[in-house]
Amino acid sequence: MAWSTRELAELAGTTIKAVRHYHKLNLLDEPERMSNGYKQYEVSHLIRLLQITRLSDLGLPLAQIATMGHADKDPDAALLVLDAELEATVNRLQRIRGELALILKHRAPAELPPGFGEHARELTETDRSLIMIYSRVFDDSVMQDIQQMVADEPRTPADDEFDALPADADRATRQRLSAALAPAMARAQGAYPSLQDTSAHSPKGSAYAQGTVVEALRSLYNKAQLEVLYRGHLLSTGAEEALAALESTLDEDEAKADAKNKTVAGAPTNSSSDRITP
Amino acid sequence: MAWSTRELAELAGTTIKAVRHYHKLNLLDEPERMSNGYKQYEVSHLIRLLQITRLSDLGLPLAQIATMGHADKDPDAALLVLDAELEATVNRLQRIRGELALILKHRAPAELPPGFGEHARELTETDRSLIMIYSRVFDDSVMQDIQQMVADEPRTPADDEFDALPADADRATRQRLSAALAPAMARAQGAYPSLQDTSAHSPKGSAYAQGTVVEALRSLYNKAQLEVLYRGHLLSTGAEEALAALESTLDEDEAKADAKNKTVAGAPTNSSSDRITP
DNA sequence: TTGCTCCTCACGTCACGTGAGGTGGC
DNA sequence: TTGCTCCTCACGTCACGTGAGGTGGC
Repeated sequence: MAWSTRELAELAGTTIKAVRHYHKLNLLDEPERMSNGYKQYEVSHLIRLLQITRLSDLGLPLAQIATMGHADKDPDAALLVLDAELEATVNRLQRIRGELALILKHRAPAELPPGFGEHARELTETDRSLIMIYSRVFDDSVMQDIQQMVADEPRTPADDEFDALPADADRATRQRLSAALAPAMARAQGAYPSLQDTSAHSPKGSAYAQGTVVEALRSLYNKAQLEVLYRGHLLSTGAEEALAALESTLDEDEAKADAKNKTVAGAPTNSSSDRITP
Repeated sequence: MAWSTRELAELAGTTIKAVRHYHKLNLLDEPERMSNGYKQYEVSHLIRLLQITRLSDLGLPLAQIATMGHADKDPDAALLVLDAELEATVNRLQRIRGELALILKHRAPAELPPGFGEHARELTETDRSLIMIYSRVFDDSVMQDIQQMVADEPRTPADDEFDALPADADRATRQRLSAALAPAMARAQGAYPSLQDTSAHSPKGSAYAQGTVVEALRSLYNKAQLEVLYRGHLLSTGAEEALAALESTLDEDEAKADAKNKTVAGAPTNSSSDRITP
């Protein structure tokens, strides 16, 4: 009584294809064949196959099993390495499960960095995009402050107006809105210390972080919004001279526009977004 | 300021090859190119890439990320499935780690089923092979009894003699050795109830299990050892008639051998190994 | 003839990694 | 000319799975 490939595979709790795969890798000797070419497995093949499947089930790569060979003298080294890898994997998966639990609990968008779950639904898509980018250029203390800020600061009607602000909003609207936003921006600067000096919290370099953030803001906000952010920043930091310079630049621009029907808005060099503000 | 492929990849914490891979799968749009063909990535690409890497880091397959698309409306279903998979994986890996801990603690051969660690080093290679095969045809209660037996029953000089018994051991030796082994075999039959009726503990069928075990024994032991096992079985169960039949068969064989110089040993139909005895 | 089991290639899966071979600006 | 960065194929990895196409005994 010898076994067919299927019988052997079922006895060992594996598949025909796996058995053939082990033959191809020379892990398992090929048995004698019957006259029609069918393989006839013996007990020795079963024992070897059980060794292979057991070690493979433990997570050893087949290449390792091959080098260990039948001589099972000192598996300790390989098994210690394996155990360390398993430990790392388990830790990673459990961290991920923790993040998933928060995401599912708060029905938050999955792409946000961990920890934003609780208030993520109040954020706009733009907010979330900015947060994703911040998380790549700022360190953890900044991200924690932003998280706190999102949790602490309620959305105001001014925030809604800012988000909906059209690119051609008139100057009076831009002035009014920035004045409405400035107090909250000033408060935030005081309340979240890491946001005051983000250059100290930019692991890949301050200029790199600033450049990236500026790119992001310019891409995510329109001209009017960028001006409002800039104005808000100047108002909240009491930079009256810069504010005056802005106004006179705009005066000039409007004069030119009257003549040529053309609009220009200078981009702020060190801008800040509205609620999310490093 | 647009980003090169390398810059984009580093900003997102991934590799150039991964970015190109996402292009090939249409997960990530290709950006404009410079005159020399170099790609120029914008903020929109960075945001999308961060979405992809984040979801991929959570363990979502890229195909899923593709179908979810940018519309991140209800990720719950996919994430719940993912979480369940992660839970199963973590459980499996932790079970494996538990087994590895036992194996490493007792410096036991890794291929044995879990639980044999403590006394595995006292087992011969043949014992281990048999245990591996038993674990495939008998249920857990049998394996636990075998485990107990290995732990409880100390090795005797008779066991050593049995293991070393040559195929042409003379009849007197076979008789003496089986008599020496029989008491322990009888005791084991009483002490480990599941071993008395293995047919009730053969999930894949009693005949299948018996056939497999007989094959294994015939392959792992020589003729003299098989006869000793058979004798021990008959002695320990008090089957005196069968014993007498065996002796007379052997008388005949020896008479023929005297005439033709030829030896035959009948294979026991319901044999038992020495210490490991279902 | 049909159904079933066995066989041997060859190619596919998954998320990229590894070269090979070529270009463009300093 | 050398070194560096970018580009596009094509093939490799890992442990098999999925057919495709053919055989042999009932």
